[in-house]
Amino acid sequence: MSFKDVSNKANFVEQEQEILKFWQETDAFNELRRLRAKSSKRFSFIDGPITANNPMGVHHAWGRTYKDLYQRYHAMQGKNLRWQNGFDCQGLWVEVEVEKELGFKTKRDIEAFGLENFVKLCKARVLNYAAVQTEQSVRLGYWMDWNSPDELRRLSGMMKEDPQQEVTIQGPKGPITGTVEQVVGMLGLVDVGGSYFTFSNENNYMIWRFLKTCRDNGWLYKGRDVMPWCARCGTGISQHEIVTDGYFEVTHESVFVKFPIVSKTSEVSQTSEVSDSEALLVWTTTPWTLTSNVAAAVGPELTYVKVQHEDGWTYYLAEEAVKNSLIGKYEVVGKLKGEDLLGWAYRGPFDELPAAQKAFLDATYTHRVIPWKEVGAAEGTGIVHIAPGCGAEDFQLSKENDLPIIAPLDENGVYVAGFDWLTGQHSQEVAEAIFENLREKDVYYRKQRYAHRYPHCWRCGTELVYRLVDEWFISMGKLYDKPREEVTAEEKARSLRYQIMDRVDKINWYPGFGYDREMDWLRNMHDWMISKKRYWGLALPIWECEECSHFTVVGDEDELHERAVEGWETFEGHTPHRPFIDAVKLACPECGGKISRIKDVGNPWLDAGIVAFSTLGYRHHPDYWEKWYPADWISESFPGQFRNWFYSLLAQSTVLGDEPPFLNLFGYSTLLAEDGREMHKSWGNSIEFNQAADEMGADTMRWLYASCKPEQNLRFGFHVGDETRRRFLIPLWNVYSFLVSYANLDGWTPSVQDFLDSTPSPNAANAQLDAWIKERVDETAVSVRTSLDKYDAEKATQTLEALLDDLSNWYVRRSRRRFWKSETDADKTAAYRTLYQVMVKFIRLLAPFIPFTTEVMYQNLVRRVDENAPLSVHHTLYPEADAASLDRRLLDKMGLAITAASLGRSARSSEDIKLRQPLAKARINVGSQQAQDDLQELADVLAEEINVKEVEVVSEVGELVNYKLMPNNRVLGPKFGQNFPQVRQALLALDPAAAARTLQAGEALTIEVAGETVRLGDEDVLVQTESRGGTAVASDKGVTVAVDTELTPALVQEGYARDVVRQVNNMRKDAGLEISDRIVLSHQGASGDVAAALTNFAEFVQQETLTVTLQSTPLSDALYSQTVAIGDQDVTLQLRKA
RNA sequence: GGGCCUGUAGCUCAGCUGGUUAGAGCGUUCCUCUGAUAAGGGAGAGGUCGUUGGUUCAAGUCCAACCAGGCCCA
Repeated sequence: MSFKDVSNKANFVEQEQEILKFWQETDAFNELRRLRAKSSKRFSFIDGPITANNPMGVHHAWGRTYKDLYQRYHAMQGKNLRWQNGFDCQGLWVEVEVEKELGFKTKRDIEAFGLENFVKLCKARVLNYAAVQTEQSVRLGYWMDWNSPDELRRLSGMMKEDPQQEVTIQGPKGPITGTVEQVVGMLGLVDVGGSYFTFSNENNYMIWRFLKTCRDNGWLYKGRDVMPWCARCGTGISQHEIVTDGYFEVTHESVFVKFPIVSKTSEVSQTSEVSDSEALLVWTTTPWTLTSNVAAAVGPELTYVKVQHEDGWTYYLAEEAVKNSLIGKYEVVGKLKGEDLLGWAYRGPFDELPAAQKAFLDATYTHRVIPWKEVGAAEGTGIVHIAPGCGAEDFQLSKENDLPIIAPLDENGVYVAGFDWLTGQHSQEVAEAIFENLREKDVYYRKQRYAHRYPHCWRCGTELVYRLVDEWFISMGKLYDKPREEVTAEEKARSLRYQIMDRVDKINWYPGFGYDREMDWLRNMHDWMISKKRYWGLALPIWECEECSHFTVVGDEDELHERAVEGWETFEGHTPHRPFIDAVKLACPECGGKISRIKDVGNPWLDAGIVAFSTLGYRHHPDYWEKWYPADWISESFPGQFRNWFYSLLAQSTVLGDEPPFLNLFGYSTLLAEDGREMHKSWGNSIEFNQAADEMGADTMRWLYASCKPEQNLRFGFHVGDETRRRFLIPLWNVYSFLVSYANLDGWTPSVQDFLDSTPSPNAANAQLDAWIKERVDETAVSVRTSLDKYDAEKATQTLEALLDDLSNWYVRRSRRRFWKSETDADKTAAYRTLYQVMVKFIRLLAPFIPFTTEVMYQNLVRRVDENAPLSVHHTLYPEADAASLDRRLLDKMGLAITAASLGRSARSSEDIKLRQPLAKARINVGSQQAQDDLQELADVLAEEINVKEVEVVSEVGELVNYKLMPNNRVLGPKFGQNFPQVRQALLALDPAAAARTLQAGEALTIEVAGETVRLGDEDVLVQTESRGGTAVASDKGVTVAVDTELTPALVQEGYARDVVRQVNNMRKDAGLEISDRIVLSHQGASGDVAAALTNFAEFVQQETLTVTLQSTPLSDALYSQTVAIGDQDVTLQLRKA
């Protein structure tokens, strides 16, 4: 059976849709799983969960391309894989979207709506977007054990309707029945299959186990701290979430405030007089925190000045800050050190507030100046307002200096009781009122607009405030002030931080700086805040006693059942989420009182970090877990993940086991729009995944992704897409379509023997060409495997592109005539067989990268002729080759010929001589004898490529070129040092041609340097060539090609003949003739050399144009005629079918 | 405030431990090939290598300061 005809214009997108259908109809993915299921070789990949909250973006497609590429690559090595995708399901991000859908503004709206309903909608939303993302991933060609999107949508719908209704889904081992809530809680289990969902019971209970272990080790505690707080979401934001994602440039109204001095009793100097209007000048960007001021900090080492201002006040501020702070006329009247100010007392800006009065009374404290070495004078006044209830560093200082704390805000960012007129107002809306109030009290100096980076809620974008709160933490352990290797085993046993570092050591990080980044994070990170005062998420299994404040951690569902003293009936049958879990009460192990679960939910990175245990069945399938843990490889975009997923995965695995959770980590950077900016819908530069897939095609996207540098930001867009397609997919398709169309024309079909047959062509040159391209494929196979084994897809794509270039621009081009000839002989058969074998191997090499296009080609080239072949190209094994047995000699030889041919064309082009014009001779010079012999062998090929009558390989090209002598700096520089310039001069003074001959004869040059005679050998001098008249010369990589540019009448005529051939062939094509049609050709108007060409080269013209009759009399029944320019003449050509 | 990275052609980026005349792709101009052809090949134009000093026979490369942009940690 012949191949299916293929168009030379591929519609890649349409083709991809057909292949998707084909894979589905043939169940190709599951067939692959079956084929590999029994394999003893494994590749364990753990997917980092994608947030199932919105459609996936093109940046996800980048990561998923890597994931699919490496999974396919390993499957093609006969390995068994788990193929499990993961969805991240719990947390604030989902809540925020559901709130938007419902039009909610605050947490109170959620409470009013009811937690049961709210949580239900969160689950439904996740299921719905899991379906969307599944469909999109399938479209990308990502092979995974996907759930049916329709099934997920059905569950989503039923969840919204009534989570307690019964449902049955099909598992791999039969139907599973239960309430919708129960069944959804089981998704992704080892026995259920499909993607894992972090809201599953298994995931949540596994985290319970983890937290209990932390508790047992003494690492879990409740802490009081000033945390960044989102007043809209009503929750603290952890350090992980804020460091990069959260900072944005904003402009605030900052204010300079007077703190009138009450006493100057300092620690170092005696009391001095205080006049009425002396004040510290203080600056802040957060006016609302002034209500909670308790101290002013100065830099003890800084220089401060006393300034007499025209407004009647005397101000103290840092010398350096005077210019930026003060306005109007003033005079510096004194100078003092920061330490001189320490202990001074001042009147606070809001001393009248009951909350301030109470705090100071309780602590018997008055406002005073304290030292802080972090104070600088570059911004502000060099005197820093300290409000321990409103800032993290302020809070820290309050501990060191034993300061009282005034905490002004409730969880919505509103002033609590005790703040008089401010109580009930929102902290973000009081700036102007506070300024007015300060003015009334005559402590206002001035305001100033100030742009700075300020933290925002990474989910809802609201500006954060700092707020004193109780949160739950996992202790990272002490950071010892000594090198890691000196930390004792005992110290390490107490410090999770160092234990994680030991795991990090065992991991290969790609790119290498990932190791340093992770270590840096581990050295710097604070204790891990794991609580969130929200609704949808992990129910932290902490029960706290209100009476004795003891807390206890529950390790799993059985323990919960055992210990429950109340509410179990309410909870039973539900997933461990709010609100039902909150019904369960325990007995306090200390005092016996009835205790409740804390209301907080967990940090979502707990959900993602546990998957190395939960999804691998740690609790119930220990054998399975042993088999697949640790993962051979994980991969995510690295910005953020060092402190998020990589960190949580490492931290949780370290608490639970001894081995690192993964052995190799591959990270990639950030995807940007083509204009180099981040993609934003509102900027109009964003591309949605579906649009990209539909317009660009998945294979184009994949090749683009795989070929870019992972550690650099990727600029993605339709222009790079077009370029990628043009650079690789279209030429690849052209080769394929060339093979198929000629094979069909000739009726050539490969028999199964042809797949491997290597009977060489009887034509020695062609046999060599065939052998070469096969060596090139093997060479490529070796190299691509090496690259992919190191997770270097970029290098692999470069190697594969180089092969395509050789195949398309050398092998096929050089072989074209072998396919054109009408008779089928042994040479033609060898050509078909070679191109066929090469293509089949090539597409197998490419299959993990561009699964669609290769499948199209495989189905036509292989399956169509051999029904016993594997169903899909993705079921075949990855080509193997032995690096040691490659024919290096042949590869080098042909490489040299390709270079020489290119130089020949370049030389002609530089003299504007077109390739159709034959020339008499080309001379080629190369260095080694081996290379000269190689070129000699390929002289015929080169003559054809460069279109010359003769190629001469010469050991010396002196008569064609001028020589230039250059010192070999790298050798001579170190040898002569300061005398080097003299060497350079002496060399330039020599006769270059004579010197070149001397060197080529193997003798040394003698020159005078600093009065001494010095001998320079071959190694010391570089001989370069320059073009001279009468020839065209090009040179590169040690090869020089000189082409004779002189024309004889015979050469000119032959050139004309070739012009005619080209014109006639164009006409044939325009006339719609078949390639094999014979014609009658007539020409008129030729004279002189053109006429002579048509006579002298008649046979050539007829042969090349399939002309049976060539005549100069006009045709009365011409099918097509045209007047064309040949040389300087107009010639009219006419043709008709013979 | 501390630390890190980047700055090379109109655009995107290479440039190894200092060493010949600083390269590639895209874009642009011109030429060319062509029964794989909405492809292919070649040539040209385009550079004070962020700035200023220094080290050296020799600096895009090493050192210092500065400028601009980005990142990480306080």
